Amino acid sequence: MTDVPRRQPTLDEVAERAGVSRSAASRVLNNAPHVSPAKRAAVLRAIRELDYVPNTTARALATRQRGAVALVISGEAPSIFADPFFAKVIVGASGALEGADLHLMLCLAASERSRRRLAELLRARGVDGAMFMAVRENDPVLHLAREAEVPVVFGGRPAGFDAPWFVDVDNAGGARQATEHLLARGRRRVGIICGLPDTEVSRARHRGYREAMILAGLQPFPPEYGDFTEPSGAAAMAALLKRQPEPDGVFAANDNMAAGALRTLRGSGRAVPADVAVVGFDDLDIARIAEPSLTTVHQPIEALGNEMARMLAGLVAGEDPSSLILPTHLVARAST
Amino acid sequence: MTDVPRRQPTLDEVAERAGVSRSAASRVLNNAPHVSPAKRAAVLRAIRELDYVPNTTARALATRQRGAVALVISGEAPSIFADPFFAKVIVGASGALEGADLHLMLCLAASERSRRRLAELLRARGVDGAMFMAVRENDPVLHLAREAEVPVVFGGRPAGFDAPWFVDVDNAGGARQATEHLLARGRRRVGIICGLPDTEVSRARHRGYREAMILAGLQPFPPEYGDFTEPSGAAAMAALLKRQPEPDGVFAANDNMAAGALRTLRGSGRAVPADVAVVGFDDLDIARIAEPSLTTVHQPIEALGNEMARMLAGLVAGEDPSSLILPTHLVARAST
DNA sequence: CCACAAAATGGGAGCGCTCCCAAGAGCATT
DNA sequence: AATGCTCTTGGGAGCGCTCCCATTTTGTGG
Repeated sequence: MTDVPRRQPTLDEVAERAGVSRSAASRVLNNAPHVSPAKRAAVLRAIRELDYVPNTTARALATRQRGAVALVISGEAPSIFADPFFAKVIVGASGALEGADLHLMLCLAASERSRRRLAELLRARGVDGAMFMAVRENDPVLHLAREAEVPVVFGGRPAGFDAPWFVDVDNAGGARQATEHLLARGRRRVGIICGLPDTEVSRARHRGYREAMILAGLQPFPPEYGDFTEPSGAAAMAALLKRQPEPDGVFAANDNMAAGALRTLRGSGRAVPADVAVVGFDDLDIARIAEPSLTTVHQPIEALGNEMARMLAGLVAGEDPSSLILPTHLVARAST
Repeated sequence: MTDVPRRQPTLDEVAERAGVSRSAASRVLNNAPHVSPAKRAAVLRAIRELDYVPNTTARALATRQRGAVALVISGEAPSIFADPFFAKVIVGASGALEGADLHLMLCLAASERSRRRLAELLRARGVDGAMFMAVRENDPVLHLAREAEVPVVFGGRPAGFDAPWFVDVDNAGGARQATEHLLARGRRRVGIICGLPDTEVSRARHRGYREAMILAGLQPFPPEYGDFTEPSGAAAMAALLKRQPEPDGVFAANDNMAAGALRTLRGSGRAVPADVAVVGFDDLDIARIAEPSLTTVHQPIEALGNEMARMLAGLVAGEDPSSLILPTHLVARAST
């Protein structure tokens, strides 16, 4: 791909060839005013002839703007990133960043070393801003967010931290809908499979569940905890089945765990939804593919990424956006 | 996060405070030789006291090294990125890049606009190198790879393009193993679900299948094509069931499609593996979770990402690595 | 035809760092 | 004490661009 290391032409060379000053050439490049049409044309032609591409780094140094933002995914195991949830967030964010002419730097902040590098990036203005996701209570990356020299937007509010800018979804509301749906289907003994207890997502969904149960005059089940993965959901469901009374409905804090629950139920000979109805959360592909297909709370994941990116782009541009909470809604399928 | 826009201290300020020249301070920063221990200590102290962080952009301009590489995911629909395959590649690559002190820029080259921005990044040396994935025959990003001013490593060889550096897996070998496994289980009418026909992955896996069939003296089935997604696998399986003779074994070019095939088979009342045995490719989580669990060809996806990144880091450092083909192996589970 | 405003122009000083190089310091050798 | 080395040291010239500002050119109305 690299051939003779012929240096890339510089703006000075363009200017010289076009017979104008570097300043004028620069103006054309940024299409600023105060350039006569003739010179503009000459510069444009020189650019074409020399196949000139402006050097981003030099521009970044001069303008103090990097033209890139970071997306930080926390979590000690990098495998958390395997959740398609993040892929969707990235797709959404990419769209918005493209519009703002910002590039995306992806930072998996799993190891201590990666966190050190991230700190450097954030403190040395290696990026113009950052989005943080999957941040847990007392997460080591919180410190980086605080020390950052650039604006930071959170995806989901981190537990125990008052994020100045965030985009979140209505987790509690969604969980409440899910539980109410189960109750409306005549279920009375509705159990819950929570996610990691030190995440606000999991807490909010638990809260929504409890509200719905209490409002219906029912006793909330003590939660089983998983880690948002399918196997952990399967295990949690197994634990739930040992309960007295046995649940006739289960709300799982995400689809992966709900799919795991489905697997355990199938393995134990229970029929879904006849014996136990199941609701998930996320509305990922797996919900549609699962057997039976999964009733779940839809959350607009791509939109979440998109809004985060837009908010950050606004912040970078000096605007003062306000935080956002996106709606969720129930999608009824075969599992209830 | 941003407070008073107090300017970050510069190296000059550090030097002044330490009572040394900027050059000396720079040497300490890059721990180069030719600095007396006393001065070194003084500089280090000044750095600490001023809470100094070197400006990456300035350094990049001076050294002509960006300290970042791009990972380009091609594909007109950004949804292709939802495949957990890419998440694993990224995890693998991140690990290696961390070691090389390189950041990761993620570029979803779906739209024309994103491609233009990518071209700029690659031509203006906005990154030190790039990894390309999911490149198809006559893919518009191929042009960008050719015009890039920086080294490019391919993940998987693009069809119809002789990539100078690539990391691939033994797709044909894996497909052959898969097919031979089916034959060893007594299947004789083995069908195939291919992926997108303009990808080398799909072609190589098809090739492996054909080799195995012909070697066994059997007539290869004409392939059904999918696009690597679950629903397309389900549809392809439905088409396959209309064939005469009906297959008693199916090799799907990836796990997603194999899972779709499983769904169709279940829906049509066929037992797996009794009536039809199924083998996938990838060994993603879905293979373990599927019912029945999926026999599949394991490919080292994280290693693929890791090796790509290492190769690219080597190239960036001026080394001359050679391309790599990673092995695959069969994992037998319940679907055969 | 001149005064004055507005637009166009290019010089130059950065942005913050690296790195070459000439000059100085320190030390051992003769 | 003079010579020759090696190790330190800091000055200065970039890296390629932006942007301020002083200067020149152009255009308008009296």
